[in-house]
Amino acid sequence: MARPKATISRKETIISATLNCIHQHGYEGTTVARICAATGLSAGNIHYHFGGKQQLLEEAMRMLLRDVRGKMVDALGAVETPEGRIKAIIESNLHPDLFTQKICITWLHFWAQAAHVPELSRLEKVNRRRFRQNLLHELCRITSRDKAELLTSQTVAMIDGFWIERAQPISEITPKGAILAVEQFLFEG
Amino acid sequence: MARPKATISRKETIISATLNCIHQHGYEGTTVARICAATGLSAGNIHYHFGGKQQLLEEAMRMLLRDVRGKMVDALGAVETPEGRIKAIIESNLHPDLFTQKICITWLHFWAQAAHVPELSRLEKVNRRRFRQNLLHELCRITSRDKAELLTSQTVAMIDGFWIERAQPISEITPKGAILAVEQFLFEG
DNA sequence: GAAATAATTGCACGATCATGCAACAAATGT
DNA sequence: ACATTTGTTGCATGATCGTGCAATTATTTC
Repeated sequence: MARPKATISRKETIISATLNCIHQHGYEGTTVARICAATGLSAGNIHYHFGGKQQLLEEAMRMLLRDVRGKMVDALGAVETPEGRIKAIIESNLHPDLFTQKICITWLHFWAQAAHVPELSRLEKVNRRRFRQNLLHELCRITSRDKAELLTSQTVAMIDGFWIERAQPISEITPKGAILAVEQFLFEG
Repeated sequence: MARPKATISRKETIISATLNCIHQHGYEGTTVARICAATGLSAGNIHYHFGGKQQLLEEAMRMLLRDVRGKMVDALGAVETPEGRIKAIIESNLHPDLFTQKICITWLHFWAQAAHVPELSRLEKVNRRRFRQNLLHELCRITSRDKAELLTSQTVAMIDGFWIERAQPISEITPKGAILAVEQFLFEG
């Protein structure tokens, strides 16, 4: 065997370029040629590492999901009270590092493609379910089950909606504004 | 001059096939060849009517926007009270005829592409603004300006979020459930 | 240092894409 | 009836796409 180490770094480079490309040109505009231009690598090389374009795109989406999950796990680690944990969940999902126009656009393409690509749909479903469960679990500690279910649906939808608005070229929404809106709904509504 | 009548019908046929194609294969999968297969027309004919693929896609999106707006205008026509008008706005946007997986998927692609195509972005902006203004105007009649602004942002986001969820292949959300969730938020929160 | 293997390149291939164009068909105006 | 305009086709074209593969380079193991 030879050269086992650099592989991971190379894959990450390619995935990073792929996410940039989706942001700049959209899912349909993300071509192997563009990724080559961005990374300086050859087209054949990408197939060597990922086996094909579809698999590369799937891995890129997995990376995106992993980043979001990581943010939420980090935010939850330090907090104990139900209200604190709920706020941590919301604020991690609307965190300035994550609630970027770039990421929101990429996410939007992910959503749109999930309707057609089964593997992406699977990823979306798992992610949505985990987020929902986390929120529901905490809400159940401060209110009834039925009320918690309703609040969860409303909150998830509201956050998704803010992601859409954030993705638009001239968006007036800010991370702070979105967090305020969601938390006002949950705690002062 | 000759043959001025059939043109409109032809264009509508092509646009309808285009929307179907976006639903089935996504924005990127919508090719002139596929539209030809669906309509039985030739490729050159489509360019004759629309001048190009991009313009066809834009007109298809305009058609989609027109349908949504039409639904809302119809719903608002008969109602007078602020609360009734607010409910009409919400229910028209989540109406079973409109809140279809098919339409939600198409809409999702529209949102995603709007981030890259200026003309689509313009259309989205106009549509969003009109919807927002309508809702804000009615809410101002039953509460303070500041409160109405906040409620509008939250409501718009929530509805957008339900559209995303509805677009997913295995979605548990229903028109009735979404309407209940939004109206509960607005009138019983 | 030599053998083995991983990483990378460059190119060629077939498919598919949007588009342009010349020719033809159909319908209307006069 | 005939000229004019519109609708429609079929094909050619050049570009671009993802992918496969043989050859080359780099790196590790022994």
